[in-house]
Amino acid sequence: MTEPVLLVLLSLAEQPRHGYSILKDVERMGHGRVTLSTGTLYGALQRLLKQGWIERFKEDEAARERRAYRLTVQGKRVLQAEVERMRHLTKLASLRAARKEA
Amino acid sequence: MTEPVLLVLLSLAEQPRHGYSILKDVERMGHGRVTLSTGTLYGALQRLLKQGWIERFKEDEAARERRAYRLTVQGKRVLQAEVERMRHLTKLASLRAARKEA
DNA sequence: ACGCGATATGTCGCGTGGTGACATATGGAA
DNA sequence: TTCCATATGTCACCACGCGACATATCGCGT
Repeated sequence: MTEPVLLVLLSLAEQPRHGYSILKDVERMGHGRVTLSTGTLYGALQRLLKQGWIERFKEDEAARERRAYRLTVQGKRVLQAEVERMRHLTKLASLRAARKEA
Repeated sequence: MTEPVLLVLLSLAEQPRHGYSILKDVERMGHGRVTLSTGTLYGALQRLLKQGWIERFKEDEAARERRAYRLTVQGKRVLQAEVERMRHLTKLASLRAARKEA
């Protein structure tokens, strides 16, 4: 699981979104310091769909075609597991890296 | 910063090691569930040397050539910063992913 | 009426870097 | 003396992030 993919899942964990909305949400999450390029985003979305971690979400037939996505049950499970993994790794890293230098 | 690279730095943060030792240490860190392939390891070591995050460490002229490495000051700084980044991201991810499913 | 920036979705080529297979050599133990 | 752990490395393949480019609409200000 790469970081861009994690950020996409995290964005969809809050609520269903369409592509551009994910882009903006990730920017907010990273306080403007993080940006997903569209190449990264739409590539990731395609892979996530194929893996069954996200699915198309029928938004109320709005104006121009907005393809909204949401997490599947499997996607939620995967995300939970990944976050758990991160917690372990971060804890380990904190211990290991804390070797008396500023 | 990719995960394999992080694991290498974490391994060297504890003490200077040579390649094979890093491999074994990472396996211990991941409780046997994580393995670094030699391709990943030696590729990463070359890059880390070029970046100046690690350096060769003169071990007491042991038997067969063992190339020991240790973190440079810069490497330690980078690792600290990365761990800090992980802490933020993990915190964010924990909040976002905690949406009422098991 | 016009233009421009935000909204919105997508493609493509480049380069980085992880992966597994393969290669090779030595030390020590059964 | 055979075999496994120790030890270091290379190579081809592939996945994926990234930036540039392409395109279309909406709404607002002038």
